[in-house]
Amino acid sequence: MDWTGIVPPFGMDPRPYSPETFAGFKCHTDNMSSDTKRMEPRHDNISVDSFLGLSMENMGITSSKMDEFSLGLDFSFLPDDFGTSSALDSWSTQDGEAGLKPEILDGFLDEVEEVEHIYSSHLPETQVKKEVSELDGEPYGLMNFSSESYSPSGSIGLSEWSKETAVPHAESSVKVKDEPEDDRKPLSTLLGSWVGRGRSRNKNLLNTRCTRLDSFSETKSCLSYDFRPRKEPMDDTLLSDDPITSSESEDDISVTTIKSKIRTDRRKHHRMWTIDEVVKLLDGISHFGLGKWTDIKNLFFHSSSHRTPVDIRDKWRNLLKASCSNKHNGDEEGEEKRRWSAGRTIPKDILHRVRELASLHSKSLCDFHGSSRNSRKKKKKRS
DNA sequence: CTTAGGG
DNA sequence: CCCTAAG
Repeated sequence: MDWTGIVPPFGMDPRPYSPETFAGFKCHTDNMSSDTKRMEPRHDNISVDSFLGLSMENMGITSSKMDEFSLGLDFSFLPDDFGTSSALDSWSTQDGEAGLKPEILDGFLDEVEEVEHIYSSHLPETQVKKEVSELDGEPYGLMNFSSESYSPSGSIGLSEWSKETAVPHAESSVKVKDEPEDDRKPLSTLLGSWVGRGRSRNKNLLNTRCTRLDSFSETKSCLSYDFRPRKEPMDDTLLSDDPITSSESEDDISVTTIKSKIRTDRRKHHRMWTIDEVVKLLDGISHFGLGKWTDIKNLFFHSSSHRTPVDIRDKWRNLLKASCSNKHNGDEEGEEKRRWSAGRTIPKDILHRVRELASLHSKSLCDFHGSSRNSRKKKKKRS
């Protein structure tokens, strides 16, 4: 397949990219607040290839083959080779913050809101951070930044967590976690997750394009990503040189490979629900009523590009379960329970609110736990 | 597309 | 979180 001079490969935008365009990417989020129906992050519509085109065009590389394409990107982000590329160098100087460079890819790989967190973590001014926090009503600032709370034992408290995630971003070159070589998370994984979000159905193409980025993931701080061991074992064919992805054209990609790839990469990063998010959820329920999760999402989770209505609904379901189970056992549990409550446990007042809302909407799911006396259902219809 | 349920 | 069936 020869792309030379005919069509921009893979829908790559032929227009020249400017740093302003790149930086302006963040601004879309703010304008999006009026757009209630399209809450998906704007960059969901930006193809990875468009982004890749940035570095390639600046480097004057005409990609005729997929291999060169990938190599170009790989090369462009290696710190060692960085100086040799003058074009890219000038681009970064315009940006004014060399440390920002690796993080930019992060931003494209993750949600818009997280990009804002990244920016705020790098900019000296706390203004941006404040804006971001206010935008989402997020009291924890960087807390939501990390998509994964690394807690193998599942017992990391909120404060510890934010500390752990905030530090490494000061030094982007520091390798915080020395993972085994075989356990490193390839960038394709992230791209897969990223592309898998939203309504984009073209993830097949995107996925197969980006597997060559794996080596890049070694050089960057990987803490921002999914360093928690995945529940599903990674497919080995995805990690190393997959002939399908590297050399062969996309015409012959077997469906099974794609399917397994998607299946492996699809799962969203687990994001811990912050207390504030739970509060917003409860506010939304009390505002709209149960079942109006799209409304709740649009009104209370504007800036949270994740947290789909389904996610919110699921969270409510879990909250309900928690509130019920919490009601039954007394406060005898002692230290273990206290330690639990020190972490990400839902505060009691919130649980009370959950139960209030639950009873208000007659969602007494605790009934099957034994309390059958409250059998009558008063279905409350919001108007 | 939005919800509800189950996994 | 993900997937799917229903509306």
